[in-house]
Amino acid sequence: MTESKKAADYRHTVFLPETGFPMKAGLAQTEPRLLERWAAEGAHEKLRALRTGAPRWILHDGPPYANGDMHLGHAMNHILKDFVVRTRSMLGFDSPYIPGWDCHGLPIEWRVEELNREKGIRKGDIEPMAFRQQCRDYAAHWVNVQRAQLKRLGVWGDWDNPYLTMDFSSEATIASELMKFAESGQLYRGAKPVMWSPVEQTALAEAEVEYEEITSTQVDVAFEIMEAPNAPELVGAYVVIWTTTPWTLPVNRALAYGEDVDYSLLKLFDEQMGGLGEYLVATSLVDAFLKRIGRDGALIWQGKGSALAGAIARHPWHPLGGFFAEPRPLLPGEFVTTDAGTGLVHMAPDHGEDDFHLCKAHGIDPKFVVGPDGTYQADWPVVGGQHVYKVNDPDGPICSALREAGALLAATTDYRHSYPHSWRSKKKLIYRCTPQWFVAMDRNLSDGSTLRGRALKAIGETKWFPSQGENRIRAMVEGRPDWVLSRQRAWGVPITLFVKKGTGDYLRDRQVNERIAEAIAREGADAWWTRDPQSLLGNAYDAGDYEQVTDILDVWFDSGSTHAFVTEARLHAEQADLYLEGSDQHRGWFQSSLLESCGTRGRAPYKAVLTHGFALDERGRKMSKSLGNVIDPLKLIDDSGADVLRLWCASVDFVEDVRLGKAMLQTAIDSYRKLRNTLRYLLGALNGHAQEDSVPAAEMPELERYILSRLAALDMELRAALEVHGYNRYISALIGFVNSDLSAFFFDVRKDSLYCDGPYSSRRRAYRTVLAKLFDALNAWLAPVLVFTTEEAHEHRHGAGGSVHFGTYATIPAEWRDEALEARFDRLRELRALVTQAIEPMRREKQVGSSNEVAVRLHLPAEDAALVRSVDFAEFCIVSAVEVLEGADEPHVETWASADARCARCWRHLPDVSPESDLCARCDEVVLEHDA
RNA sequence: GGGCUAGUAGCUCAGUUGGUUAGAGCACACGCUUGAUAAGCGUGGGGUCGGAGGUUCGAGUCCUCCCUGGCCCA
Repeated sequence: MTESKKAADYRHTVFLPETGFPMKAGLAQTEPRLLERWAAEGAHEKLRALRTGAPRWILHDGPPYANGDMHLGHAMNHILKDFVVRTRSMLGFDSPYIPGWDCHGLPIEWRVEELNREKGIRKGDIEPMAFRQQCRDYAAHWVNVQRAQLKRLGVWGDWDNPYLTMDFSSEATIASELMKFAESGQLYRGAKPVMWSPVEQTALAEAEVEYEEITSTQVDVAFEIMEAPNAPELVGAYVVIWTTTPWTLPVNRALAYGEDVDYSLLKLFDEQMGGLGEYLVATSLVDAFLKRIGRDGALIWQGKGSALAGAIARHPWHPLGGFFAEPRPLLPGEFVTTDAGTGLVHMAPDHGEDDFHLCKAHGIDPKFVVGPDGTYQADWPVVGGQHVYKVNDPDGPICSALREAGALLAATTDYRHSYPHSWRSKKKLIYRCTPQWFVAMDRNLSDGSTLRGRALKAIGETKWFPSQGENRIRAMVEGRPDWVLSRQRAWGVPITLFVKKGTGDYLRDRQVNERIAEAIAREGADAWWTRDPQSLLGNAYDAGDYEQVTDILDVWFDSGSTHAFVTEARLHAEQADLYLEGSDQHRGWFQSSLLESCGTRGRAPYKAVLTHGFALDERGRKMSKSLGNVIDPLKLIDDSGADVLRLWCASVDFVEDVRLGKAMLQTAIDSYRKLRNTLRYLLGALNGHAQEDSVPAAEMPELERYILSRLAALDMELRAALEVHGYNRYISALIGFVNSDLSAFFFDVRKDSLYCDGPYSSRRRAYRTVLAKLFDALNAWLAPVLVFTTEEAHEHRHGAGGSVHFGTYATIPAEWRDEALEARFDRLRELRALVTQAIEPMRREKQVGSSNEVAVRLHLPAEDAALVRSVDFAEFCIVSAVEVLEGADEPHVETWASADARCARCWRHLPDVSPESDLCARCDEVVLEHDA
């Protein structure tokens, strides 16, 4: 009792850590406060000014789509970008960040149309320019929402001046970039089958299509084989095709077979018509076929589809001459199946995707016979001027004409299948080829290269993180078709081309193009529609001779051009140092940017590309509403703080897909607490420490020099991690250092010195000198991750006004690294571990509590003995006394409870404790000074 | 179905060119401290390295197949 009373008496002479930096973070309040402070002080602008003139390092932001709230993927992407920008800034670079948004495109259009419908406004009721304004307003709304949400993450950037693809200046640049492609002759007008609604007279996107059950006419039609180089016995026989869209037969151009499909040639008879001839169908479909036509047949030949290679057939209507007299080649199609039909397919490149691609590969182009309203062109034989939906009956014009030609084997109106319909009008859709603008991948450019060649070369010149990304994008670029630029939509940048009537050539005139760009820069892309075309064409051309293209540019062209209006126009840099997006962007933005830049500049817009994986739930499944496993980053931030979310981002290997769940979040929270408490300890321990109390490194005890050496080693490791964007390596090295080297070793060992040594003793001053270095180094290292917490700590250490984010990483002199010293201390720590292990049984048996009550005898080999004697090993092990006996083969530890008295102030059991004061000699002296 | 990719302790990650009983931090259990205290320290348990074959004197590391995820296509 008396002892504890005395202990209380000395408590006020002990130098305990003291700080106002709270243990409990309260990030929900602290973070918004700091955001306000930064805004009020213009902190980001100040940083930009401070770095002016430093070497540039540019991350170019890929624009998220301005639609909907921020989700976890957005948050992760922007936090990672912030790591990149902030670490570069801490390395001393001038690293600006200009956030941007993708504002044009279909999803916004749909949503605005939907909102209009809710208000009873139909599509035809609204002027196109008014509709575009609605889209613009809608995008602007979401830009503002997302901006506020992203800023809350602590991301610093030019939020007041983000780039938007719908800015007039952006729209002008996008159009200019397109016209560069035009000027260099890389554009061409081709065709492509699209889902088309004859009712609405418009193309529909995939998501606007819904499927419904309908009943169609199914027909079996015979095409006579005229040539068959690999199976001459088939000449004169008939290929049988089956289709549920008879209306496409008047535009038939070819027939397709499966190379590996087995076919049978059947001899059919008819009582009225006599020997009907020989018919070829897939072997596995013979029975179904015979049942449809209601006849029997005798097998007279069997073979693989490959026997049909090079064969030529003719259209049943060949006597009409012209188009119908042209040969109908048999082509091998991978898409041919034997699920239904005859295993032989009629090809109308105008009206099917497979048809289009197979025919295109064999030089057969579409004919454009069916107009936007779904009617055949007026002069087309048999069906001219009629609507495609009204010619399909078994007694309609097509079947009648086929029957007359002896080619119709069966026709019934009983085929039920699901068929695409417009989600709006609910009417049936057709595939229809429409003219589209393309960028040619393989056209010879003036320098002898092709766009594909340039892109592949640029891929090789780019650094990809991870390296597999290179294979991924290379494979895609190697295999991709020409780039379809046109969209038959309203909200976007127009394809600003004038096409010469008659020839179809587009105008290539730099002066006209400049006028167009100027008009758009002033009035927005609307100018393309609102301006008098003649004013754009100038005096050299007559507007009457030209047709103005009204297609909208693919939004990927917009985002593919951002390097032109951000990296180049705003940052005056030729290339960005880095693009950083999800790995899905190998097909998206990385590629569109690459193609755009290679087409106009002959190189990539980036030096390096870094990709991250997707955020999945705790079990590794994708987040979806239906699974109910979606994590809302905004809610997470409100509960735990943005710094915790940021720490999670820094802890995971984001190159792969990352998981987030309760356990992972708790891990991040725990790590956060440890880091925060470490900063808090440093702040408390440094209370009252002044610069002039510092001790030069050379005069410090070895323990301090050891820690400085570890610090230097860590510095090298962290910088190496940053080189390869290894942020998880970075943070785990930091956490490991804090836990193992500092908290469990250095801080613990020096606790006695900090609390009990005289305030100006050299040992304590040396310790605090190192603590000051540690604080500045750690706080700076952590700053890119824990942006709020480190700022808060910085306030407590250096006062308000500045910012940890203005600074750079602490300069760690290379000479602090002392590998020989580290080796000695690493061994000492191993021996220390033997001591702590040896104490444990005494604790279990309640012989001692604190290790300070223990005395230790070490039996050691000579080398270890010398090592232990070179330091105050008792202090190292936080025990009362250490005795060393030399000569053992293996280290061995004896322990017993110390017989020495306990110092009432420092609680160590020491031989020099005075019975009068209950103090050891050191404490006696300190207390005297303290009281004086 | 194709291309790319991942699966190491409860969680996050290390594991160099195949080579001793697979490591770290956290979490967990037990204990100490009560002068960093909703903090700090110590000790300890915990892994058939997704599964099955194979190559090898030897495989988490190489090969084949399979399972379970992810991204992009068809």
